[in-house]
Amino acid sequence: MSINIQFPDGNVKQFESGVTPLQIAESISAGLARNILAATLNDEEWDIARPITSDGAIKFFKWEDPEGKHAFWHTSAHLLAEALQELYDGIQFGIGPAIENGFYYDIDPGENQLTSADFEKIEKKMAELVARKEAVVRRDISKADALKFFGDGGQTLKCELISELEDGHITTYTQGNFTDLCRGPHLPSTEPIKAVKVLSLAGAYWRGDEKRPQLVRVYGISFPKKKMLDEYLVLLEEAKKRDHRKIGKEMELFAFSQNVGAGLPLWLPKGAALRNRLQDFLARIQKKYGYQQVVTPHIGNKMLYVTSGHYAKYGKDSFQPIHTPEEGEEYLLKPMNCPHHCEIYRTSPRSYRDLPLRFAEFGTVYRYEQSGELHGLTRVRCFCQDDAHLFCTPDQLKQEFLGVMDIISYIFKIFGFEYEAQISLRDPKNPDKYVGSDENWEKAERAIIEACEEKGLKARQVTGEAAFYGPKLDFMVKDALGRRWQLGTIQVDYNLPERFELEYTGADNLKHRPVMIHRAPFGSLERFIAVLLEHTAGKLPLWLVPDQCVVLPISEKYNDYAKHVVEVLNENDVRAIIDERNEKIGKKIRDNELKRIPYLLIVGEKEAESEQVSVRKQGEGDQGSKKIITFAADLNAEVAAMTNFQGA
RNA sequence: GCCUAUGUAGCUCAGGGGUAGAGCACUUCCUUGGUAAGGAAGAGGUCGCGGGUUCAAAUCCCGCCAUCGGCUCCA
Repeated sequence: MSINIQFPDGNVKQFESGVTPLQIAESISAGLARNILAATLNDEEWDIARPITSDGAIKFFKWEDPEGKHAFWHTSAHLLAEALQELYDGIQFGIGPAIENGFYYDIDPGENQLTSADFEKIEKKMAELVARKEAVVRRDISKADALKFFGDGGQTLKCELISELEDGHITTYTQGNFTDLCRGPHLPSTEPIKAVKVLSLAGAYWRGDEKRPQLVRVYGISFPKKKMLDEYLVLLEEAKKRDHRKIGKEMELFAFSQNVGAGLPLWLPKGAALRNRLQDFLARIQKKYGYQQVVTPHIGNKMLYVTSGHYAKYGKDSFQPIHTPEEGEEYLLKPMNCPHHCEIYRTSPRSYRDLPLRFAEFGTVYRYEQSGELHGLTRVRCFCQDDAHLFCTPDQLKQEFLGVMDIISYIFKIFGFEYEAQISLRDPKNPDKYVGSDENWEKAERAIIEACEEKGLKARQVTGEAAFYGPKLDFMVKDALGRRWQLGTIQVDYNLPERFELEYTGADNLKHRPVMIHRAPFGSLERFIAVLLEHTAGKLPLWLVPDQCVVLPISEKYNDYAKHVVEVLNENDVRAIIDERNEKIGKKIRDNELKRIPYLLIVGEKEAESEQVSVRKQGEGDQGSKKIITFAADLNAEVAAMTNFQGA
């Protein structure tokens, strides 16, 4: 019997029933067969060694494709488990998937103590198993047989997984003495796994549930070539050098102090100035979009948050209320600005003619994040939101939402960030987590989805990620190590206006409820600066960088002239410093290049005679000499060109 | 909050039951130089904090704090 296989280009070829993707690849070219790692049949994941017995459309995936890497790393995870099984007695296996960079396996080590000192041993064992060239064999198995097999092996975690699976759809994969419950797909053997590195150990709750026991998660990565592993490890090292915590210290931007408290950043002079420049930049854009700046206190009466619903949701896990000495009132450090802004809305009666109203505030908020979650500037307990709340009529909602999207995309473009948009929806299975009527939720979710469609913005929809009061459109950016952080966010909210009983008078002279949009393009200045530092490796754009240039006198004889240069530059709005150490010019150049200062201005006898500076651009070398004021004018023109907002 | 690891000079790190080490940075002196490291001298530390064991603790033990990598959480 023969079957018809359709290729991605539309061509159809006939093969014997039972042919495998690998054999089909061989029929095309030896090169393809050598490189193929995974396949899909009618978009269903399909091992390349799994026979095909019906017509279908086939796709091949190589290492270059995410699907290919995925199969490679998934098989590597099984290899890791096989090695652990050989090395240690009484291990229970949880799950072991491929991830974005590599794979992990969750295990209950039983009596065994795993430490990083064991990594080498595990890697060796994995290499040894690869050398056995074991085939990875897929088997269909009945639920009863699976329960018996894994039960006899003492694998109670696996039995728990099996008990939730549907009989008739259960498969196992076996290589050597190791058999795993698994859906696949896998490589036909572990042989292509030529280079393996066990990277780290971590605790991880079984099934992601903090009430269940904690397993040991072993992370690793593998490659088809040793050289690729070496390159990856170099890349990892490079990425660590871009860590904002390291750069922030080097550039004297921010610091932490145990005496102040965990997660409470101290902004040093250069960092504070950087923040202010970012704020000014955004405030200028927002002004053009009709925003008005407001300022509100850092604390608010507890009742404000009872009204908003935040207290019921987060009260126990927050910084606890501040008690007044006499009246017995309770105040909370504000964890968000929305209730304050709602009260600003309520300060006067509003007409539909007043809307939309856009209140913006660089608002400092305080959240008691779990101690284990704190991370540099990306997760802190005190941060500054570039917040705004837009109050509008239901008709204006889409227009306002699109306007916010314009601001965010403009900002991300200016900084050259690549972002992933994510529509965060509620989880309909978990209604207790949310407040507000179904009708309002649906309206809000629809508004976001439509806005994305209108803008042609590709956004991933994720259920269960919404805020408790409304859905969000989040903009995620990766840090140096590939961790995703939410920066910009836009949230449609029908609930708070109801809770605060916000109203406006319509053209019909009746009272109506406004719709509210929460939005923060940076998300928080802290997190944004962290990601910015990692993206630029600390080489900030000229308009933001703390010191735009440094004047380097050739010798101490020209220190006075160098001071004069700094004065002229400062008078012309250029941020200039001086390096008047008694060092040779080569040394000064080296040190200041390493400090990531964009321009080095070298001055000696020649320059002093002619009111000039010799310009050296960071990373690019000598640019020739020019008059001080010419340099200042050129630099300012460069800055203006970078930040000249023309509207999105 | 949970699981692992770590905490020694401003920074990067070595050491380790018997009076604390290096490189860089810093200060002073010599040198006064033209586009990525000139030389010499000096200063700088309650070895995260608190208990315990010991003749003796930075070192061993316990607790706490902070930090790394994850998990959970993230208004």
